[in-house]
Amino acid sequence: MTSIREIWGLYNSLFRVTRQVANSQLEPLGLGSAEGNVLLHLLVEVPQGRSVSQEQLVEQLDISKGAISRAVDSLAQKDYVVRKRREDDKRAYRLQLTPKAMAIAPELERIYNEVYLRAIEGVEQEEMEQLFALMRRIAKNFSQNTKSSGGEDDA
Amino acid sequence: MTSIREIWGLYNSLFRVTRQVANSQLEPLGLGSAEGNVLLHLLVEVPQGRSVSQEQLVEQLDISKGAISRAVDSLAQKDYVVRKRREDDKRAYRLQLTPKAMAIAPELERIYNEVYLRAIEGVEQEEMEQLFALMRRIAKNFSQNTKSSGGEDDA
DNA sequence: GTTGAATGGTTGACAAGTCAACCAAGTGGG
DNA sequence: CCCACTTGGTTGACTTGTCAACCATTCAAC
Repeated sequence: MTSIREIWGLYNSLFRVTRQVANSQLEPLGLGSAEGNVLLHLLVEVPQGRSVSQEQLVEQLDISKGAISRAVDSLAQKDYVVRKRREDDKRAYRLQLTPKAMAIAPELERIYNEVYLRAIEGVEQEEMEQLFALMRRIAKNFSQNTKSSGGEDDA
Repeated sequence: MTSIREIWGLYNSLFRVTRQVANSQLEPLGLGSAEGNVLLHLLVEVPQGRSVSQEQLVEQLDISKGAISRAVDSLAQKDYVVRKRREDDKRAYRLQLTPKAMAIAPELERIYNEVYLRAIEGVEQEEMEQLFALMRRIAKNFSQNTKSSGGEDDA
């Protein structure tokens, strides 16, 4: 049972609906989900006073250079981050959060948390862990270089 | 501890990577994933000689009118489906598969199956069922009309 | 029978991504 | 020192989706 198409379809529509919900929640802040994701990441992952480059965001968020560039761009336009050129490497930026960003931090976290809680209503913590593990496995299956070249192993 | 961001990030990147894999597999057929999804659905779900309207596709695939319109459009352009105006309701179409579509049917199914098998390598059937059930629950949580207005039920 | 709402589709403007081509700044031989 | 390669970031063209405004046809109600 549960054919490919059913799962695939469900996965896709869940993806879209979640994004839509996130989008509508973020709307009052004037942010879209792309910006929201980046901003939240910066808020949560980058310790006080530190800074990251876009390159690092690419890695950490697993999103293409281009997408990061544009997201940061609009975040900068909206005065949530500033791009300072790095002194020791003038190609790279040091992305820093503005006070405006700091100010909405709690609200942003609240929003994401709310969406999350709504999603997992009635779901056991343990089930979520399993789901998470499963998704990681699947992601790994895909990252395993296309051809099964031989005896790969894993952690 | 599997924060929201981790799960959300993983979910998103899994979504993208899967789409990319599908896209690259479909490329030789000259199809994108959007077209592929629609075409596969038509092939599998619509019995010989029957036809569907775009409206029905909207429901069955849970994708907006607009997206369906465009997908069908390019499918028609590529000669995989024909749109015949319905006699009894000239607004609606009867979408029918062309011989060209029939011809690639096995290949298309093979492709989707391959992607699927690659995804679930090393995953128990049972785990997939659980995942599926879980996703359905989450989808339901979201579809529950924003505010918990009272005692909604469903079929 | 005309008029007005519902229904099926199309289209334009936008969001969020991809990839590939590009520029500018660093880096490392020769 | 210079030239070629790498690396960080930007940009344009494209994909896949959304929503909202629109057109045409059908239906239903008066």
